Amino acid sequence: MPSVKVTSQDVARLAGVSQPTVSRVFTPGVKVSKAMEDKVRRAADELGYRPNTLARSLITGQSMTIGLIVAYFDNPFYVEALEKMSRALKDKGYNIMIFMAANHAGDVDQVVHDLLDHQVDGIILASVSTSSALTERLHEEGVPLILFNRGHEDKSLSAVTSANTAGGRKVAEFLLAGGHKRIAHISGWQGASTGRDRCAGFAKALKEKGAEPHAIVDGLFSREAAAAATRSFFATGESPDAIFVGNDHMAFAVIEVLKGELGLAIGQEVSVVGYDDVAMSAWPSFDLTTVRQPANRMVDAIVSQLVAQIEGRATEPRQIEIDGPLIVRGSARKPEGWVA
Amino acid sequence: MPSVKVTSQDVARLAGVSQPTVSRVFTPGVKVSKAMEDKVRRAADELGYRPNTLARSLITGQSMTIGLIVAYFDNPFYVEALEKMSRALKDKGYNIMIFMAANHAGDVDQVVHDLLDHQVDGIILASVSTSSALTERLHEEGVPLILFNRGHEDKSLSAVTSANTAGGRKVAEFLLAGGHKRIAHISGWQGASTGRDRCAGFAKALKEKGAEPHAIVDGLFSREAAAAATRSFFATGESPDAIFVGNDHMAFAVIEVLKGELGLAIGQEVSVVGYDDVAMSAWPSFDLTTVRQPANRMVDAIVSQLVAQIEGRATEPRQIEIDGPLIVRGSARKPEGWVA
DNA sequence: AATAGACTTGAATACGTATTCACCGCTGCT
DNA sequence: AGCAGCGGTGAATACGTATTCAAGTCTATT
Repeated sequence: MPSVKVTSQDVARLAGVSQPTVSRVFTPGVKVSKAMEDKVRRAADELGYRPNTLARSLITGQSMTIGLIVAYFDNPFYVEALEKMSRALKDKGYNIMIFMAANHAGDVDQVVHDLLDHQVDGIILASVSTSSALTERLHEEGVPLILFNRGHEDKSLSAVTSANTAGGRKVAEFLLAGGHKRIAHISGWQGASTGRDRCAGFAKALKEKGAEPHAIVDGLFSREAAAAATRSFFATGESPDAIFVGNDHMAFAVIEVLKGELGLAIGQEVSVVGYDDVAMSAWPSFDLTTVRQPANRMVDAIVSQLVAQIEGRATEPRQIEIDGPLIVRGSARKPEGWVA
Repeated sequence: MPSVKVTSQDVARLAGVSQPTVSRVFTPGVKVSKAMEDKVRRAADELGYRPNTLARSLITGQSMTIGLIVAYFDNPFYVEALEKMSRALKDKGYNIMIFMAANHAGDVDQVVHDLLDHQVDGIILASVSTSSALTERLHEEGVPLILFNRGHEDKSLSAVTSANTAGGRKVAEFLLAGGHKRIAHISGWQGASTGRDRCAGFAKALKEKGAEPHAIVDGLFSREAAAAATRSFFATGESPDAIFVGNDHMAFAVIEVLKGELGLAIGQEVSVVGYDDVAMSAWPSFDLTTVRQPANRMVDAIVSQLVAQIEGRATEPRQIEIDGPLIVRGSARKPEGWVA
């Protein structure tokens, strides 16, 4: 283990300048004469010097690191978002430290403390929520936290979501226009605003048109729960002619039960609509009609809001809702004369 | 921005002890008298003190951070692995800093340098490879790097893979035993050892049995390329009666083309075998026969090898191969009298 | 020609912690 | 009682960098 640590001191010695001069050369936005810069860079290259980020962070108070907390990656929407966030933040000079946390407040709070110990400049919570005791602490420390794809009753918290209520409404209107009479809903987890809002928008729109849901069951964002709910719908009494599922991930399980176990023709005998428009929704096996959550725009929004808060430009918290269109594919019967 | 940074100095002052004593209380494995410990902990709790990891790392030279570089998450196998790695490393006290890198040496090398600047204690390269100039530099710095799911001709590099050659062989033998006569292969990217080894094991086993591949096309680990290859197989001449696909992710696309576009009955008119056994392979829509890559054991192996190298216990690089069974499902015709 | 001023550079210091070393009091032995 | 030895604490220092401040050089202005 040779362990040849090259410091700015070493470079300074070789270049015949002082350590601060070396530091200045590697600090963007600081004036150094051309002659000095050349000497220093030459020496640095020769030694293979690169600034120690830890030492830099210690003194600047900026770690250029963002903590990302996520509960699970079963839902590919979060995978897609992670990938985009990573690239977007890197463009702005930030790196991501990632943590998996179980989705209960205790675990999340523990993880947030871990992140604070690492002096992260900001925190993104994806698919999890947190306690208000913690958000207060964060506010004191001046570390911004933003929720991704989750809302929060505490409006002092910034959050980026899609327009879930409007999305649920779109689905209801589309299915009603398609002439469906018994529309069931396998909702997203009711412990999450995302699940609640989609459900609420859907139910409200039905009511306004004088209809009411055939049935509503909490699918808990789980394939197994969604599959079980689907079976229960067809076990007794009148069966639904359409099912709105709280996200695509569950919708795939629903489709498999309908097609494989019950032998129903999707889009003809029964309609299915999802939410998210993950890449798989476009696969021929599923061909899922769904509400698009524009991951690109959501990520852009959360990154720019987070960076603005870090840099002190945005001091006010914001709740940002990104609207997404209904993507019509073959899994649900289209209304008469429907035009894309 | 109140920014109430509490330091060990503050705690020391309140507790009426020296700063080193505070440090000792928070450093595992250092002796402190019970009386001191109590005083310090009480003061620390009152102030809400938590040690600054950056400052600690600067002096110990241990950042307790692992850099993870990955090219893409299209293949869910890597998502699964990421999740498990995160949890496994956390159990050992390490955190993950994640980077996305394009899969060419230049980009990867750039990212590795970024990681070194952050003083990571170790680096995991998943689904990407690197230049030998870089590995030498890493060796000098004493930072271990391990490849995940990729081999490397340079045997001074540690790597964890599944037994790809043996896996390819298993598939060939299974398909031959099933009476298939025209076995085609859509390989994994031939620029990666994973793709090459599976292909080589497959081809070698065929040859030993006096058979030869119906056709071999590089699927580049891409759905589109795999779909195109499938179409080409059935466009002219004699069509294959079985296709071994280099990973599950591509196999799903192959199945969709065979079923949806060509109207073939999977498992009867044509057999498909994949590689990885990602969760989706068990979904009824695909029901894919495939070689399991045991993510759990692969992750356990890479984590323990990496930590051993970091702690200086394992100085020798190791190439670890984890064997995985063929998981027989419905996508390929089973040999006569096959027993699970 | 003299001086105000703009620019650069180096010396000193700070960031928050872990660790070395000297020192202290105490126990236990002869 | 005296001394070796041990466990525990504080003073000083180190980690590698960014930043403040004073001092220095050089240009431009009167």
